[in-house]
Amino acid sequence: MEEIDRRIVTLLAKDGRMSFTDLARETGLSVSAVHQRVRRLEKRGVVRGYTAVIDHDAIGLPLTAFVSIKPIDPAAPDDAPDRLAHLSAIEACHSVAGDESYILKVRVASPVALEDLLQQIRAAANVSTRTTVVLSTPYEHRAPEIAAEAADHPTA
Amino acid sequence: MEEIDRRIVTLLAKDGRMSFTDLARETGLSVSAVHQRVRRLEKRGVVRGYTAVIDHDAIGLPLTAFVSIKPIDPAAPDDAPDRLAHLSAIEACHSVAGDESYILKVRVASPVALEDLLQQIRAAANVSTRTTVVLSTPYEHRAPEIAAEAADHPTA
DNA sequence: GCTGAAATTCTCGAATT
DNA sequence: AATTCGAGAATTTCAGC
Repeated sequence: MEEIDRRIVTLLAKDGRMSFTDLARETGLSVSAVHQRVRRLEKRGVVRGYTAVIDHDAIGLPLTAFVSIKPIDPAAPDDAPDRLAHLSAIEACHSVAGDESYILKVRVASPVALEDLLQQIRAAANVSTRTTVVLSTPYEHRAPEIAAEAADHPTA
Repeated sequence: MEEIDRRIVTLLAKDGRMSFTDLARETGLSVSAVHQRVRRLEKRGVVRGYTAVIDHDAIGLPLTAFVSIKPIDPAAPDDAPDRLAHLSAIEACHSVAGDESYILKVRVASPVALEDLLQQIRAAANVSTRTTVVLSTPYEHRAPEIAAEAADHPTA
């Protein structure tokens, strides 16, 4: 990936609804050229999609927590992500190195809802849980700074 | 917030570039009515903005980690988020309950870059760090399911 | 891979109910 | 708060380089 693609990705990370006209102005390219590049970035999977950043307090999910899980039976096949996918309170699931096997990021309405969710997680995936409650979030979703060598070592 | 606003937020969370025309079709409202509602949701801060979902492997930041930090001097004023804000590798910073004070989500190019980042974090915020490396991410950025009572208890 | 232009579709405010 | 309508802007495709 070179300079202009990096610029485009950075701009779209900051404003996912930026128009092609504005992207063209910012990059010095024609609207058509930018359009073509964005479509190619989407097709290549560099840009996976677009999303609105939502205020979870405003939609009734003010409580965020990180839930680390560990299998009860370490010999059992590990399909925890599949078993948990139906729980919409789980925003993200990361497989991690260390004492536990996954870290889940969850959003719920209340402490009671969290308690209920934890029981569902334990039951669905046969795991023990360790929960860290988020008190506040100084920042989140910051746009990445893309290095110059990025596109030269294509991973996808 | 009522039914239609919830629907709009959910749709925009799934596709942040969905046109007003499509939103109108999905909600059964006129284009102008949807337009008006989206602008109001943005103004109220329910929709904070829009962003492209980026493949971090493709942009040269394939290594994700969670870094928990703890102050070396618990009596010192806690301004760690401010002291760390300049480090662009830090995507998110959450203040948490528990043994440690913050959990940072970071994206770097390599193990060496992570090592370097950890040193910068320790030096900038006078903290100790505990790092959990992400091996893979089964899912992330899933759209929230918005409860019916959400808008009736406005937090913002 | 870029440009410029044409055709289509979308945005967004004004007037109205 | 919704609707219709219209002007202006953006999107998208395509021929040509």
